[in-house]
Amino acid sequence: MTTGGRRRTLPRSFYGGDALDVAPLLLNKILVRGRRVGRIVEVEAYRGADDPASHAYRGPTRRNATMFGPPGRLYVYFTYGMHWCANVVCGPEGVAQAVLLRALAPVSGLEEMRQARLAGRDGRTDRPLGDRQLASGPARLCQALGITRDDDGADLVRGDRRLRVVDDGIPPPQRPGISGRVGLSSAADLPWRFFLPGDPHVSRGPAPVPAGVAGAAGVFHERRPPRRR
DNA sequence: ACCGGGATGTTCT
DNA sequence: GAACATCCCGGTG
Repeated sequence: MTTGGRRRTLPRSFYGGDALDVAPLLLNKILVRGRRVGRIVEVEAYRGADDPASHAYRGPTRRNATMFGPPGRLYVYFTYGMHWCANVVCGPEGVAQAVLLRALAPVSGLEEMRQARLAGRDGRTDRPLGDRQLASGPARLCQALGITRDDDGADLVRGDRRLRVVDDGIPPPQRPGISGRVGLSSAADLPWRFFLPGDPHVSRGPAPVPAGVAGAAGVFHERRPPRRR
């Protein structure tokens, strides 16, 4: 059982490097939105001009403008006609890289999250929402925290819109889980998804990359046990 | 457990 | 006009 220590906002320098390096370091950091708080348990790296799956691959547009700005801001986009997803912008200004926030383990403000999630479902169902379904997925995460277009460009270092990423002293895993990114039609094989191995709040995803195919040596691969409910 | 389909609208070709 | 960094539901086994 791990207990967090004093919370300290991550400095802008944390985000200045390559998204592929920053992504695994974001694991076990804390995303704060007012009173709603969660531990980051799953992320994906997107590397702009070098990455066919990145929104920034073909250069700046109105939608991806935030990705080309300074690091440490939130890039929020709308997809599938109804969902928002949030990224943390990385790399120096002008270099469009980002880390998609794919899942949180809720820490506090769970009731607010539950309310936001149910409201977002347009009254479709009355089934109770378990803790594991609050923020396990990029769109669920945004729904739980109320992140929308209004939050695009929010500065996570200054705490714009009560959004912040903080460190509570729990380090990233020495051996993060790694796999291909979820839901892509190109570059889906690149092992740029990172997660806390075995954490029940990690979203469902593709089968882990077989050992030996993975790029980095010593990276931990794990077949997760079946999910309850 | 696994699979298939529908919802819904912005963005870019 | 097609694609989309998704989610939820209902079918089947």
